[in-house]
Amino acid sequence: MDSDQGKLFIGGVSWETTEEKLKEHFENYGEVSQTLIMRDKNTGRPRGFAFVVFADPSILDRVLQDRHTIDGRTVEAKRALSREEQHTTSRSGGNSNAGRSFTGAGNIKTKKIFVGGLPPTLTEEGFCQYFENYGHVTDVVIMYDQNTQRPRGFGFISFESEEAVDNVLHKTFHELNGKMVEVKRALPKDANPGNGSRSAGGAGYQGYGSSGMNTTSYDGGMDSNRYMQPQAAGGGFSAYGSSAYGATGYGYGASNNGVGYGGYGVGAYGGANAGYTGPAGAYGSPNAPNSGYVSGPPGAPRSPWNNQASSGYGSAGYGANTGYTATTAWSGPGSGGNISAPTGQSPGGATSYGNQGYGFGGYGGNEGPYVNPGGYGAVAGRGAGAPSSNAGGGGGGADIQGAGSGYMGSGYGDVNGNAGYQNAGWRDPSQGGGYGASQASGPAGGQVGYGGGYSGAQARQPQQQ
DNA sequence: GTTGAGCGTT
Repeated sequence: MDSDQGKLFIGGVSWETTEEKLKEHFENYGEVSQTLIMRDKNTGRPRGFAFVVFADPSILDRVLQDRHTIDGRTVEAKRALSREEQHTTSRSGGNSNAGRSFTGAGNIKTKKIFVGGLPPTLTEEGFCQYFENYGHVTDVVIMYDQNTQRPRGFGFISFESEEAVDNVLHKTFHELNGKMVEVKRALPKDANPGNGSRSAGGAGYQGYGSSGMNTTSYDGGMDSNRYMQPQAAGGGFSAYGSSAYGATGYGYGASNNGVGYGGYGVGAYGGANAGYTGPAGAYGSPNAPNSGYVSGPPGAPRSPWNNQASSGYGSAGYGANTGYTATTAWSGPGSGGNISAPTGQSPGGATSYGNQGYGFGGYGGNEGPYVNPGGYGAVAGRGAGAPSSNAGGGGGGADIQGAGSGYMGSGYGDVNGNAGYQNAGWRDPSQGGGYGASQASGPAGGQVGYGGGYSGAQARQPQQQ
């Protein structure tokens, strides 16, 4: 939504006012990159409002201070809400722009771009030539009306690499043959992701993939997107993986002080989509406010809401996983930086069971030094093993505060539900905590949820040696 | 007359 940064909504516009007139008026403040008068689709009559986009968003402040009279009407200029915000209007009163920047839907990865505003004269060749500057184009489509054969003004372009897509999307508007076109990630028309690209990796990205899981569940629930991205980027696995397994995923958040709570369940893909439901609770622990991850310096102000979001779980849940072994769960963006971790770990040893994904974030609360933020991480199933190895993920977050560690791994259960377990295997003194987590998991298709609770109380003692 | 349009084909 970068383009929305410099975008103004203009209400109360006279029916006589044209785009040119608007532009003329607003150019007194700075370069206007686009003006748009909204009209009724059928009648063509102006609806009385318009949008104006300034090339430099910082100009808005000044524009907003003045009164504007155009064609004899005093119009009202406000910052434009993103389309998303619009649907969600309601609370949070007035201020217009608080949360922009995350755009919810639409972030799902696809290597296809929707291009709107194409000039009718544009040929597929010209279209393609322009975008090839960004990377290898695998497919180009300009849409025409089936009956009249007239260009419909939009088309699609597919790239071979994500990078190319990202580069293109870096700007919402592109100048193609002298006209402006708008690019967006193509909507998943339907799940037919697959084929095109050969690499498995690629496939992984498409969230919506198979099984109907609905992405919305998380989209809606939180701003997961934001977190997902990095992940995907790095790793390769898809967040939501498409696949099927029915497995479980859950996550929970642990915390120290006792709180435990269970997380929420998530239904993994299997069925239910409950989605995350609950994130809130989950992490929510009262003390959590500073939990480890969440980026930013400790202590920095952040709203509770944010916290939750970030926390781990996020994504985690879904984490995907692969059959056995490994999992990627991973945790969210820890502050520590490593989000990476995910990758799987070795099958080797362990055993694995099938389970998977989860993630959770544990964290500690705030208590000072001890705290252990971290949490979690990834875990793979593994038998006994060395957790350490995977700790990575978790660790990350943790470090920031010193405590360290996170994570663990443990194995857990199997798909069949047996949960329980704690597994002990691991535990590193430094971390303290063990916990057993638990989770039961349901049989595969089910949903599962939950959580683990537990507390780690001990977590805080690590330093006592 | 006050918050947007367009999303597919083989």
